[in-house]
Amino acid sequence: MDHHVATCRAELVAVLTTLRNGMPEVLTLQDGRCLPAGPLETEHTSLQRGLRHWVEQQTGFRLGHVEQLYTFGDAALAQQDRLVRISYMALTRDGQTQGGWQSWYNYFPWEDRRTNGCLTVLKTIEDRLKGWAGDQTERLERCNQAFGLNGESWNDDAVLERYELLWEAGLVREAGRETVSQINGQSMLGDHRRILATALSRLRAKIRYTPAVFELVPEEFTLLHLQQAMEALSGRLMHKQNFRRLVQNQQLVEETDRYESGVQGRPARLYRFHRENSENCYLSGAKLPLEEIS
Amino acid sequence: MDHHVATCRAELVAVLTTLRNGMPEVLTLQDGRCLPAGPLETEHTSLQRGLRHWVEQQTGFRLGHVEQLYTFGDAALAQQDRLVRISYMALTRDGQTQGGWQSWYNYFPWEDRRTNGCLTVLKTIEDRLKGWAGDQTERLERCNQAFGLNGESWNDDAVLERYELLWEAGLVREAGRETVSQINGQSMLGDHRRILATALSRLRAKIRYTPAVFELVPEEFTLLHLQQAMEALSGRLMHKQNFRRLVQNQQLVEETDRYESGVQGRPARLYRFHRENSENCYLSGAKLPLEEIS
DNA sequence: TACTATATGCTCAATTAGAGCATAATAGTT
DNA sequence: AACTATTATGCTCTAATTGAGCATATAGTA
Repeated sequence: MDHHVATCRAELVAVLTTLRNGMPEVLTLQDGRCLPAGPLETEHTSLQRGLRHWVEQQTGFRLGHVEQLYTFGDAALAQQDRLVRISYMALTRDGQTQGGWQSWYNYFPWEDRRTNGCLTVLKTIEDRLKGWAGDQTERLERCNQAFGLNGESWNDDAVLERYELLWEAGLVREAGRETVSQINGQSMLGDHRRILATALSRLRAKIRYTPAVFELVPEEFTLLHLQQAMEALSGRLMHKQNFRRLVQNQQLVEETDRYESGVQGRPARLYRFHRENSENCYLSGAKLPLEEIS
Repeated sequence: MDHHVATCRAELVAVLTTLRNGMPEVLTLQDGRCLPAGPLETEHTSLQRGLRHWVEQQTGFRLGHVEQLYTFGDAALAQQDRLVRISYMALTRDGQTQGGWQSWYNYFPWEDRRTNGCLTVLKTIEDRLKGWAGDQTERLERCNQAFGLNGESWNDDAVLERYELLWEAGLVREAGRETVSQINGQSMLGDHRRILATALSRLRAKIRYTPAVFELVPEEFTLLHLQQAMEALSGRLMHKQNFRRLVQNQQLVEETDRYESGVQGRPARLYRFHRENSENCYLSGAKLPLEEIS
């Protein structure tokens, strides 16, 4: 038999995240139904430049530093004209731009464990998943691992695993066949929601051992701001005193001589990121199991 | 101006790693000068299947589970016929197959901190880097971070950063312009050595929080075997008693009733991987700074 | 002034990590 | 058989780190 080198087109997809009002938000198009994306063109001198071009053209936004996420090779497409979809992640603190910013947790309502609402969603999911798994131990085991059931612990980073499990169990649907349920969350076109889940997984993992949060908070911030940023991204509440101890011991921040104003209570000191000491940054721990309240 | 969707070819590259005689080895072609790779063809129904096809064709090896590493879009190539290089990583315990297995540390002699030889290489590198950096604080800072100089700590995972820094400083060369120096290590064609560095970084990070090591050791192993596997991959020596405490406390392994035979000293008990308890696997710590001896 | 709300300092117990000593079990040697 | 070399395994001790919560400080507001 003879072999032919396949030609393909490359599509570039961007997941740009910002924080606003204590919610992580993603830049979208078409009323939240898809991510900024476009094909690699002959004019583009690199993948990243192609990505920047499309994001700027479609949303007016200029990307800063980007990180590659994953490359999907769509097997379902025609042999002759393949599509390779290369996805990237970026962060910005300037989400003020007009445009389709959507909360992450519209797409993944089960991921925001700061709220009690999430817990009721998770209860429903648990029931449905158990129905799906039946007595197949392999499925049960996967459900337990992904959703921290049956004594297993919840793993923040496993956003993609949870999404894919829900998909496999038929509990989430994408564009065209939405079931308007409390579980489903907002759907997207194609596999864009899966790409979004990949980004969320990566970012949650990343903020634990790199100072990436600081790209999302203002130049000057209070320790509570920083904590709330971490909580928004990880979807979990943290213990206030321990969080500040962690941050201060690692000397990740330096004091300014200014204080927050115009808020209730004792005014909080403003800090700034101390770039020099950020080699080993661990903001992981300091969790408070407030989730168990409800 | 008019825009044209670019067509491109996709090349698939594999980094297959095994452990043999206490050394991590990678499957190569052409006497170690490149990695198994080939273009995506119309016959391939997915990227992974294309990868498997080429590896099997070129080396006779059938890949198991693979993990995507990174997609390089070569900007230097002609506009009309672009190349997208998608790289993957895989592990196997069956490195016995004939073929071009090469030690990782032939390519990165500065990464194997188990040996004293490495330390002399690092000394040389340190000197040369300082020469390159001069009094540019930005360069100095990067050298310190990457190589754990000047009070900073050595980060196992930063293999790619170190390689790229050495490249930038002109201390490593690729095919065609080898300088046969003790520092350089073995060179490869194109950017294959960079892909290898990416794989090393990823694997070193991965073994710390997943049970990936168990894919590289035999079904039954002693705790020392397991420790030596970790040491080979991370390039660092560990404290024996603390390592076994860590492994046993996390119940990552289960005893068998068999013992190792045919070796000196008290025979060691054989263990096997305990898959059920492997959700939170942390084999990080338990380091012994034997490196400081020399 | 008293009250409320938030920031910040500090303590205490439990757990984990780093280092090293002591004993156990084997093969080979005298 | 006693001794030695060598590796495995058990155990201790101290220093850090983590989890949780109490106490005090400093603002605005009734």
